[in-house]
Amino acid sequence: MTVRVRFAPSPTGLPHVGGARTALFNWLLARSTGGQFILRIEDTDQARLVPEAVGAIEESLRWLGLDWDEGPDIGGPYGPYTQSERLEHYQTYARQLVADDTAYECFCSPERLADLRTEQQKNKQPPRYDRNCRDLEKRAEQQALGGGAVVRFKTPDDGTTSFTDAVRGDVSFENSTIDDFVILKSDGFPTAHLAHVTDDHLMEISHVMRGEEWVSSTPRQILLYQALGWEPPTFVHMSVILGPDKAKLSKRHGALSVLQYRDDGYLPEAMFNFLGLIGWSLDDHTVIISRDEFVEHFTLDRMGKNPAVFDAEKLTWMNGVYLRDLPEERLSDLIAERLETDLPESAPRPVDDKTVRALVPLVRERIKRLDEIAEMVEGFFTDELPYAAADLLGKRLKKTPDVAEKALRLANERFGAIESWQHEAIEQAARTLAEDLEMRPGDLFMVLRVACTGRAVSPPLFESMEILGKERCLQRTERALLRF
RNA sequence: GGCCCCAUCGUCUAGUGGACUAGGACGCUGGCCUUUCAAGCCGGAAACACGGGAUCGUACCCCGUUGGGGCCA
Repeated sequence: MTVRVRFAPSPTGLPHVGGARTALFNWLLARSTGGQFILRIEDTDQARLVPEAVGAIEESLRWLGLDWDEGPDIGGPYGPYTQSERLEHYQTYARQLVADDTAYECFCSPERLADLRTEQQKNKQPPRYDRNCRDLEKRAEQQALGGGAVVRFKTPDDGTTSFTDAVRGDVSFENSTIDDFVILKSDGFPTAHLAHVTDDHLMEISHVMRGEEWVSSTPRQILLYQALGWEPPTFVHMSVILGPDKAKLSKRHGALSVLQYRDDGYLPEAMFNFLGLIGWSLDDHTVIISRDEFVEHFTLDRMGKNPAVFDAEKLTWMNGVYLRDLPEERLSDLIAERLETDLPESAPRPVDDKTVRALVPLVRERIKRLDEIAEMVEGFFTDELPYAAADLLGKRLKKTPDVAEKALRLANERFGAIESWQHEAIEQAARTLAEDLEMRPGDLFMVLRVACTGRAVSPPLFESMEILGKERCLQRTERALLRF
């Protein structure tokens, strides 16, 4: 049997990392078995639709490199892949269930249902539908009051419904705890239960791999499969991702949309690696795994079942690993692109490509996220260096500004005499000067660093000065002298 | 509240009865390197939730408790 899996998000907002992980594992299962990965949009909850969401979902998946074999944009043999375009299917099967007497129409008004619920709460009973409309007379009574019909499933009174989850093993529920749930709403739209089940069956989905939050609706779906005479797929419920407060990840946990991570300067390969290790492991030590290795080694039996906290710090570390590992060419491109938008206005555009390329080897060990880069290298692209005069002295020269001033003046003179502006020569001159002045080299270097780069934290000083060029360095040291 | 799931360092995890004085990684921390910041290298602290069984023996099996999470409202 060939594996067919689907990622079936509701377009209700920006896709966040939890959904991305669900998509990722579905994709992995498909790719590791030579199966198909399908994208299906579950837009039956019309009230919560967000128009841009479908585009954002597709963009997120593409960014992560999760390509789909069938989907709303590319079609496929089992289309359409958007539930709102499949309403007749759901209606057909709902009608069939009613005809089979495994479902029935219900005319109870929202008011009656609300009263029922408060009554049950008052009596500390579990809130559930009282099956009023299973009774023909009572149903007619309600119908007479006017109001649209929903279709409810006729849940068996006793027995248990169970399934074998690929990661959790056997799970079972007493039917008596399941109420007569709605399968078709009065507007003709299906509920998630019906839509899920009919689509998964019609699309020949072999594995339903989704978040743990679906476990409790699984028995209802299985009941539906049975009533419809269909073979249920294999269910795979993976643990949910939690926020640092251990509650299920949601908007209030901050920047969690996948596209936000992209914009913050994370690499898709790092995100992929990180997400793929939440709830799955290769062995007892592997942490950095390429996409290909994931595909090669992925198996369902190595999925864990405990909920996992999303550790943003670890992701950031991992991003640094991938950033450092990038081919120089690609890193340069990424950095150039980034600087184009992030550098202050005083930096001329387009950003000078030669400078960018020269800088890359100096900064690649120093960044964990692409969005850190602009601040770090600002001084290479603009002459507006907003440092405070006190920064020039660093910690150690605070009480002896005259020493710093003298050193800077002499440095300026000696640098002016350097013929070939290479970092070795500059360093040589600087070290000799420090010796002559009986200064600690580090103290001198800090004065020079701030004067030339405008920051107390910078890439290696002499390489930086080489890239800046002799003219600019002399100008900057002169300007710094004016600040004493 | 009812139902379901889960339980190893702060976090992600390895571990499927003896190889465990419990391994790796992030983070934290001490040191080395060093012109700043990083990166790198070496070291350290840090966990089997608790209580009962079953077993010659259990982090690993069973039961209970506790805790956390999910779903339903």
